[in-house]
Amino acid sequence: MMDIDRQMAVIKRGVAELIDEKELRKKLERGTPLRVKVGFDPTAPDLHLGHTVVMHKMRHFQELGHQIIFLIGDFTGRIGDPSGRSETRPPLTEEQVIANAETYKKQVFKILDPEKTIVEFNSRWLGKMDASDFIRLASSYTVARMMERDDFEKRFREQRPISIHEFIYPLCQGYDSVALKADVEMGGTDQKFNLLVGRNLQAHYGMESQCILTMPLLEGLDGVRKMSKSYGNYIGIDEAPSEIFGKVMAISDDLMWRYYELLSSRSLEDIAALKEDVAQGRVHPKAAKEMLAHEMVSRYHSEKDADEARQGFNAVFASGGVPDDAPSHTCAQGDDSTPPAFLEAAGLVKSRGEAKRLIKEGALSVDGQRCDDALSPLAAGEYVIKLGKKRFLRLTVTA
RNA sequence: GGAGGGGUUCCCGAGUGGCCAAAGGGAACAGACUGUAAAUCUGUCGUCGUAAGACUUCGGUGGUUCAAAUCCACCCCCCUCCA
Repeated sequence: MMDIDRQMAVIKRGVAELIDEKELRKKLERGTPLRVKVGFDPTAPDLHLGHTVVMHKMRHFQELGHQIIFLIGDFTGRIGDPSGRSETRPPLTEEQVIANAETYKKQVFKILDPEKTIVEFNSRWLGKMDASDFIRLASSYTVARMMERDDFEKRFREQRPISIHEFIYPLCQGYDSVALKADVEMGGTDQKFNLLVGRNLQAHYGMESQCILTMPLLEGLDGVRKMSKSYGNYIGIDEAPSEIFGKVMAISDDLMWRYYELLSSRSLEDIAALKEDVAQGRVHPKAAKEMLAHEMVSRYHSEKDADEARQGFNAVFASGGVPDDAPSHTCAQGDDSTPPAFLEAAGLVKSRGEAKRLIKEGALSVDGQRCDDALSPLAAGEYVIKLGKKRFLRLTVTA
């Protein structure tokens, strides 16, 4: 095992908060692998890169030789975590929980080493508890302490409902740490309260308290708001290679370093060196971003897909080529072969008016030639149509 | 159960009888600049139409009016306060 300072450096990479650093050192000094617990609420099987930040940190621990416990909150999932929510979340059915848990497992092993990961379900112990066990658990915490939590306090102040079962959620999550004898627990910054409950409960149950580690929420493509499906600024890990590649290439240079820090498997030294090279002009920023895009595609698809995505990207955008997956469309010469007509028919635009506007703006090119004429039909033949930067069409006009 | 506030084009939000296809912002899209960057600037952003213009849209259904997103009636949905 690496020396403590080296380990601490790896562990602290990109974290938002670590409680408590001295305690963690002490745990590391014992020289035995730490039990690192990360819980997943099996609600959203649709993962994007934002979700993978914590998974990366798990991997870091794994590489340092520690024991990762991938905990699927199948029991707590049926309660519904109120974290970060301004409203009570509807509980999941058992079938949904199981299905989502499977998806999670499949996705998470694209990052983690399955051999070094223990998968647990918290229904194993929570499901066995009876009413009196729960009362005992509930007695370990007070309402006042529960109300310290930001969203509870806010909702209470605004006189919005808080169900009793929502108080149970953090207790259960905390009890998981007791049951698993966790040394470290991680989560997003929005999980801080729940993680602290675990810390307190362990002490309450007479064991050494876990250290907690929160990871920042990854900024989305706009570089401002957190990555989220509802903001539409995300990169889904199930997206096509060319999509992932293209989206990574579209982020700003500043944001690229953030992504490197939080998502790349490269060492911090490598990244710092790369950043220096870019700053000194030795490496073009576009090249640095390509490496990142390549790494992301390789991880979620394959190296081969990544190579192809990079090739396709450069062929299309740097050399003015046409992507292989461009749609094709056939129409008859005449009214149907006027640009607004075939653009609409092929689905490149929503209406003819839109097509005309774009043509007026100079967005249309036919076989590489800009075309301002929205009225004349194209003669019979085959054409490569380009509309704006991203829309392509292989058009066949029949006589 | 009682009182009040609100539902507007993708989103937020202005608009209280004609000058409203509807301010402003955001998102998006296009052009310029580039590294398909980002930022910036310019433009577009209901449908049809080359255009003039026509048509459809402001929770729903009816009504008043020459004319309604705006007024009236009923209905649906959301929110706040009181009990």
